[in-house]
Amino acid sequence: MDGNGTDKLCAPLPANPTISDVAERAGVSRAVASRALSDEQRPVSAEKKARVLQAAQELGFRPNLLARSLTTKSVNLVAVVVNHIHDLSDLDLFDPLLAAVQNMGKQVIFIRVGSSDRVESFLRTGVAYHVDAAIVFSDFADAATARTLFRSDQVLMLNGRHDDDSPAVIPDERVGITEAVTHAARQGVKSAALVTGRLTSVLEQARIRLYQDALAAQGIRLTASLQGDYSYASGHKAGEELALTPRPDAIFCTSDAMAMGVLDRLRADFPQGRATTTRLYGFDNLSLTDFDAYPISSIGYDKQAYVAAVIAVLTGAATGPWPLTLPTRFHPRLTG
DNA sequence: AATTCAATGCTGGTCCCCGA
DNA sequence: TCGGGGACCAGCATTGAATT
Repeated sequence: MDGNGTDKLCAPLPANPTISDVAERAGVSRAVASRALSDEQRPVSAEKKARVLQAAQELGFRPNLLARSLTTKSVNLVAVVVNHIHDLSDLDLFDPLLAAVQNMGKQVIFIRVGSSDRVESFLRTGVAYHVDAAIVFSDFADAATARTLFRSDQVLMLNGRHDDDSPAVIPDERVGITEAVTHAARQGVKSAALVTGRLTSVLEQARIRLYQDALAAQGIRLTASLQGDYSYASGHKAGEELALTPRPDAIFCTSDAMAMGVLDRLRADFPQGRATTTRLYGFDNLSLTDFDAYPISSIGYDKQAYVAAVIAVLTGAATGPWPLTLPTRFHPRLTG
């Protein structure tokens, strides 16, 4: 050994070089190699820093992020927990959300809870990830449970099940729903059917109450309440049932996907998508509703503003009070 | 002999402490 | 100021000792 580690140059290059390999090749300790490779200013002589950088380049050294996380306590991972990914409104939201998280220098792991009836057990045994933060869309758990499962205080609750310790972002649906129902009343709507999502969802329960209150305030009679699961298929099934009965003046759906199913089943009532005897209202303001095939009046919030709020929570720019709320607005189209 | 429990090793990178 | 030694982190597997 000549002190510069030059006798190591003839050794075969390791397939997965570690900082120990770099240090050995450069003839320095692991600590010096770590400092030399750090972006921060740390006391290392210029000569040794140069040797370390050269050794790292020759070996093709890339830091092991999992190993680094042991001491930095940061794994650069953000968990996104969803029930399913078939919801079209999720598709509209997830792409900009993932892009924004990646712009933070982090990656996303998706955890699909699905229809597991023992969600906590499922996550405990199947999800052993430590993450910097978790974004919880799924209504599987309350905030305390989510914090325990992900061993993180950075649990952003978007499912309505937040507590005083958890940041949360919730769309304020009152304005949008009130605008939509008022719009219907001005068109002469006297009766309405409501097609809902899963009643176990806290957010869905609140949404239904807002519809009921708004309809009552406008003197609109609620003639039917059909339960779906936000999907196109469940909307189509609801349309099937509505086709068997005298049509109400308006059909309000708590997701655009369900409204699309209703529209396709009741196309005869909507020539070229335009309302005739019955009006149709969705929820989510999907990008699809801007297309000619599904010109559905809808209620929604600004997706970019929503993503910006989520990112503000993750970066610490938003500090509460929780929940942060985003306004929803009514977007009239041909069906209503 | 079977079971339980504690101690130890291992991974890779960072950081604190101390000596030069 | 610089550099080295070693603790530390989480979690799992293995080993050995102690207990039933």
